[in-house]
Amino acid sequence: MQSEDMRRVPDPCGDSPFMGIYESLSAAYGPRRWWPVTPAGGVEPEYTGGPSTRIQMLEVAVGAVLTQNTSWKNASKAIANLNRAGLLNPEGLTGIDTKSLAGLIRPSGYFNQKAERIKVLAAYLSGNGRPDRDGLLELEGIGPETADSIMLYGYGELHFVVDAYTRRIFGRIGLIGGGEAYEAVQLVFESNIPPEVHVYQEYHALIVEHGKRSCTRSPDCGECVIGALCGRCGL
DNA sequence: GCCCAGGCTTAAA
DNA sequence: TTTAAGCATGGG
Repeated sequence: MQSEDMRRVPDPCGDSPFMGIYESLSAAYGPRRWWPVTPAGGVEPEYTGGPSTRIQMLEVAVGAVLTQNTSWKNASKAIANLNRAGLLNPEGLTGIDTKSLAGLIRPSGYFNQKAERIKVLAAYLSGNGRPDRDGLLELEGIGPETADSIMLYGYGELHFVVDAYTRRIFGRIGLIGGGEAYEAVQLVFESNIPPEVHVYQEYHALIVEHGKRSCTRSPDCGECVIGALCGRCGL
């Protein structure tokens, strides 16, 4: 099913600048290999290019909650703690009490909230059948970005992920207003880039990299690799 | 010490 | 329906 999505399709958006930006970011930063997961028998998540087991898919989902408004570095520490405790699996996460779980994920911040939400999420994902976006959105603490991250990176489904970096970067360029509803921004991207899981995954990861490296709160436009395309800095 | 980090929910205006 | 506060650790 996923290999169906990998075939080249004509750019549905003609001369829209979205794929040009993608190519520039890709050339500058290279493959991102997001989302990191823990190899079998390992402790730390590694950039191996995404999950390949059911346990690793669960790990992506848990990581998506842990990294909410939190650096990946801190989320990663929490994941390592769960691995060391042997709890990063359906039985482990649904079985542990909330207090103990909170203690283990402490480095990720908001640990009381996140512990509660991870248990509910693990229970949902442990059920029969494939998770879906709407099902995830009904869970406490799973909003649109988290749901889309889980579906795209965990389960290889075609949902473009919109985050604060996406709004900041493309708002500055002038391709979006910045204050639109989540789904409105998402629709802009999904109607301007080819419907391929790999492209969605890579594009979002490149946006994050760019947001961290140069399009920060106070941007370093001198180092910007897409400055020529940017309404703020390039012209 | 201050600011920020790959959100989300709830209460108040 | 929009805005603000609360959640919390760790790194620059």
